[in-house]
Amino acid sequence: MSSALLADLRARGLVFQIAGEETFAEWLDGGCRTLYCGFDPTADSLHIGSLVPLLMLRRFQLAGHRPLALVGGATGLIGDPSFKAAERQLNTPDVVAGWVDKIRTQVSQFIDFDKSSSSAAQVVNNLDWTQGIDVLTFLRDIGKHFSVNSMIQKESVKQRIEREGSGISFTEFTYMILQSLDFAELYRQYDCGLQIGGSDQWGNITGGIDLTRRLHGGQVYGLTMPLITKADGTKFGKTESGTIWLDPTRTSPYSFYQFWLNTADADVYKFLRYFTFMPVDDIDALERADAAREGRPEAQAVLAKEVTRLVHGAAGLEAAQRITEALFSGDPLGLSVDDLEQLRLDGLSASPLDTEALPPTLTQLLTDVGVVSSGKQVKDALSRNAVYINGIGMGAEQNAQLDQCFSPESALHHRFWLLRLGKKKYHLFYRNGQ
RNA sequence: GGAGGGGUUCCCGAGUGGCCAAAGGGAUCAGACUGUAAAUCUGACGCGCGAGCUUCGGUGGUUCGAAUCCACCCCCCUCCA
Repeated sequence: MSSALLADLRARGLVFQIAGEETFAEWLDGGCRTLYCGFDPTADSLHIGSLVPLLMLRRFQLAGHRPLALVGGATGLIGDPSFKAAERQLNTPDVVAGWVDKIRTQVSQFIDFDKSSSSAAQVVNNLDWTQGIDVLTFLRDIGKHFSVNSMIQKESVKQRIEREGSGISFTEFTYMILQSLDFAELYRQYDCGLQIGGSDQWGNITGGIDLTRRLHGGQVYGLTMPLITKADGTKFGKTESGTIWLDPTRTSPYSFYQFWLNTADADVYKFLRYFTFMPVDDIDALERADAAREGRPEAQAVLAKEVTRLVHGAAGLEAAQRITEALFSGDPLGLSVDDLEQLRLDGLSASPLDTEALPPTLTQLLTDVGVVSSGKQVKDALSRNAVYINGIGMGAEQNAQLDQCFSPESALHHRFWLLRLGKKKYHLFYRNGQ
C-alpha cells in the first residue's frame, strides 16, 4: 500500500533523494508511520514555495501515515543559512511568535486533524523543546555530537564559507544543530521516523538522522523533493508584483489563479504532477490530448483550477474564475451592475474614485492605487495606447485630462470605469459615495 | 591588533575627475506576433506629465566640476597575530 505511495511519488518526480533508501520502502510498508516537515516563520504567510512540502504531508496522510507540521518558532529566530547568499536579518521574538500563529493556521488547512484517526495530523513548535535548554547543556549534550569538520563540508553552507564577500555567523552556522535536535526530539516524543523537505534541506535532514542515532540509537529516514525550476530559467513563484503567497489577503485567489494559468507549456505537466492530486495517468492523457489539439492547451486551466481549489477552496476558485471569465472571455463592458459589484466582492482590484477631486494625471492615479509601481510604466503604456478605460484607448495626451477620461457620461451604469493596462492588468474604479 | 581586498541603480557587474542617471548581462514592464504560452523583434527600465529633482556604504573636505581625489567613520572578506 505504501509502496504504491512511493511509486506514485517517484512517478510525479517528487523524490529527489532518500536517506536510508535500502530499508525505507520496507519501513514505510510496516504500518502507520509518523513523518514531519518543518516550516520556518520568515513572514506572516507561507508562499507557494512551501506548497510542495505541504501537499507532500497530505499525500502521506492520504496513504495512511501521520503527518506532523513543525512550525519553527525556535529555528525562525536563528535563520536557515542553507544555500542563502547572505546572512539574514534577525527578527524580534514577538514578531516571530506572531508569525508562528499565522503559519500554524495556514499549515493546518492542508492536513486532517480528525482525532479518531490514527493518522491524525498535529502541529508542533520547536520552541517548546528548545527554549528551556541552557547553554551548557546544549553544548555538552547536543553540541558534542557534531563535528565542525563535517558541518563545514555541507554544501548548504559551503558557499557562505568559501565565497569571497560573504560569510556566516556562528548563529546561522548553528541552525543545523537546532534542526537536527528537532528530528531527534520528534523521534523521542512521537516516534517520528521520517523528515521530508526541499532538496536544500538535505544537509539539515541528514544531520538530524545522525543525531537521532547518536542520542537514541534510532534509525530514521529522510526524503527530499526537487527544487522547482522553470524551463526558461527564471525563478519559480515570482511575478512582477512579487511573491505568490498562500494568504488570500496577500495574493488574491484571482491573482493566484492567474499565476497558474500563465504557466509555460514547458512546465505545466510537471507542475500538475507536483501540485495536484490528479493521477499521473490522467496527467499523461491530458498531455497527449493537448499535443494532438491545435492551439491553446487545456493543462493550464486544469492546473489553475486544481491548485486554486486546494489553497483557496471552492468559493475562492469560483470567484477567481468569475473574474477571469468576465475579463478575458466575455465582453467586460456588457456586464451588469450586479456583475460588476460581484467582481469587486470577488477580489478584482478596485478603488473608489472621487470625480470631484481627481489627481492631476493618470500616471499619478494609477501609481496611487497600485496598478503600477511607477508612473513611467503608465507613460510607456500610454505612448503605445495600451491603457483602456471602458474600452477606449488612451494616449499620452489624455494623461492630464482625467475629467474627460472619467466623465460621468463614459461611466458604465453611471458609476463604473474598468481600466485595463496592457493585456492583463485590470482595475475597477467606482464612483465614490454611491 | 597587523597586512591586504571590497561596499555602484532589483540582482550580477563595468566605471577611477567633466562626454555618468552611470557600460553590459539578467530580471521586470509595454508593443508586435500569438494561445492571457514559448521563442523572436522593438521600446522602457532612479523619481517626476514637465521644468527638474535625488543616487554610487556614511560624514566632512579639495575642485569651476567627484561614483571617481583626500580625511575620518561604519560594514564585509582573506591572511597573519
